[in-house]
Amino acid sequence: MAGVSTATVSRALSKPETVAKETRELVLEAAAQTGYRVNLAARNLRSHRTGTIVVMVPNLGNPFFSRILSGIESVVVDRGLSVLVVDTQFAKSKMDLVSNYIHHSRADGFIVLDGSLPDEVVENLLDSSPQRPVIFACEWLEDERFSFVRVNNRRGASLAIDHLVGLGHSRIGYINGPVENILTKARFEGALTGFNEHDITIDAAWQFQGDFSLESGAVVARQWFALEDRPSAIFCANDEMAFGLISELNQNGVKVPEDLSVVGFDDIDLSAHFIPPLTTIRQPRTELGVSAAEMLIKAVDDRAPGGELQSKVLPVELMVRGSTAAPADR
Amino acid sequence: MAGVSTATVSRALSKPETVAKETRELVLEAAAQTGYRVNLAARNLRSHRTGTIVVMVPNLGNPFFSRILSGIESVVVDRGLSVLVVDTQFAKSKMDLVSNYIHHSRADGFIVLDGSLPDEVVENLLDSSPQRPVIFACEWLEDERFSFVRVNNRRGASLAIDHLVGLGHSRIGYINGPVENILTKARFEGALTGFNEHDITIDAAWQFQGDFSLESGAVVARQWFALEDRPSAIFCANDEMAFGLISELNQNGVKVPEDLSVVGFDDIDLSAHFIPPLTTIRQPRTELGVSAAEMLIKAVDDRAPGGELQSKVLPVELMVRGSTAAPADR
DNA sequence: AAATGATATGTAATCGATTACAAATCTTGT
DNA sequence: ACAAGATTTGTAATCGATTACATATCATTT
Repeated sequence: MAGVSTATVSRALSKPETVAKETRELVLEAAAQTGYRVNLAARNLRSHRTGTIVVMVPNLGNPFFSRILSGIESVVVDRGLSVLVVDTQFAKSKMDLVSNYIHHSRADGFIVLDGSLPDEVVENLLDSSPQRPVIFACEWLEDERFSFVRVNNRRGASLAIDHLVGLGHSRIGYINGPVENILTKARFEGALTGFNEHDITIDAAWQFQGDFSLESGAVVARQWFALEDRPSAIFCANDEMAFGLISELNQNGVKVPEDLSVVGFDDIDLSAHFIPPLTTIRQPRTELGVSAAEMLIKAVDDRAPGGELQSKVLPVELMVRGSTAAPADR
Repeated sequence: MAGVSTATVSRALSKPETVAKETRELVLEAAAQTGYRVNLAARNLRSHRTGTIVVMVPNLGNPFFSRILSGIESVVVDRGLSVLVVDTQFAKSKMDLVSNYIHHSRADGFIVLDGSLPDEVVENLLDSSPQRPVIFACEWLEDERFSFVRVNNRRGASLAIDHLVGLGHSRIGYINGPVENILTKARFEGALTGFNEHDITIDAAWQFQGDFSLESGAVVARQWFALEDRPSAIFCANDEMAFGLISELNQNGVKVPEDLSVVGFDDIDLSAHFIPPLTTIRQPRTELGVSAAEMLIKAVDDRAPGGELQSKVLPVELMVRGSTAAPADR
């Protein structure tokens, strides 16, 4: 219709600068007239690219990830790429993840928000051919072979402890996240550092085991209640557990921060609007997503055979709100 | 390697039943040996299917949608399909992007969670060729040309009013969602029905305008505060606004439910753990996602040329918790 | 005006599977 | 033992773009 060859049409559409202005306009005009759309399957087949990145999320139901996803999406959309979201929890088996997403030429790269992938899957991420860049975001692996972006979890936790000690607390408890989770470990280490710096020892009875869920926070509330000797403050490895804790305590007449100070971690949207507003460590979630996406796109563009590893650690910030106060006199 | 033709290999892999058992085993064996993986781009190109469904979400950052997504994903993964998530918020400025998803042979079908798509996009959904099935979930269009799954929003709202009236309230306020939003309209109508049934008229000063966000709930709290004549109960068109409202009131010494009863809508995870636990209308979010996915898969399989429209309205449930009580004597 | 290089376009191979159709083989009934 | 039908396999066309390479056109320099 434009009176040119298919090759010229292809170039006019995907590499406009290689075609004379006049011809280009003819082609674009004809394309608009006919409502032509490229067939992506054909393009992908021939060009060995997919225009898609895969994001592996441990649990889509958790609002914590939604902001990160939206950060990723905001960057990726600008580049004309699209995002395939996989909830690793639903992948029938881990094998499913491997074959379906990693090997099946589905993605130009991966962003992984799940630091607990089985070794088998991790190996496949590295072995897939052709190798696709992988960025771990938020959670990460101890493995040195991956790029990552995360916040300074240790520092966040020690900031929290500093804050509590600054208020006069010396009897401080801690709610852990799920065992084996890398965030759990880093935050606990940070808390320990904080304790050490202030010459505080933490009573084993004051280390509670949670799993990042609201419910587990509520369970800890009951455990705290049952203690004879209670800490005057508790640092929670994430905000949701703090909510569960505070809410359950409240049901039983225990007031935060009068009777117990509570610090969280993450600063999710609701934290500022909880009752009381939650003192917490702010993790810039949107930026985590944005950075991860930018790193990935850079890696995809460079496509150096080996590929340089990138890493980025974003700062955390202590948000002092209403859930912490000086300890009551005893 | 298996000593058969490519056609047989293809059949052994994608339609195993059409191949003799022995041959099939030979092929599978060889495939396993060589680590063969189908190239999806090639398959899609030839078979005119993509194995992908696109979900259009108004705002990925909103935790309300995460459960729905996870419901969708759980179904879709079982069918060996994958989910492409598009945040329409980012694409809206560039509607062509959204149209790209629609036309670019990217998906076998669509689930749309956004009832406020511009007409242009809606037309594209219908006109795309080949036509792909579309299911609206949660939000919907007044347009009769689409399948949908949603809850009984009207009934939910009137249940909420019934509950408040049952407690003895007759001075009831209402916080609307964003104007033009279909949920806003349906819930408001339901509330009006409730009012009518109990011969209550709602004061215009008690109709507040929100936008489903925490912040807008907080704004309403200040407006409520400024009123001379205040309602004794407020029904919020969603839970987040209720949180914002209660939290801001609390900062100013107003207690819920003693000074004001509050009912929300949605029953998101946090509602049961808020302070006080929020009385709300439960919307089965995971099921909404599951139903939407099932309806879509059915439509994709049938692929009747016209395609019968499907619709489903799920029930809501009143969850009575701590944010409502009988009005204080005045 | 011819030579050189830069720019623009066309021809045809190619990506890797699926599938219509034909051909070969096997079953079954008579 | 043979025809008819069912089952299995193979041949080769095909999906719709991209791109290596060849060729044509144009601008610039000497």
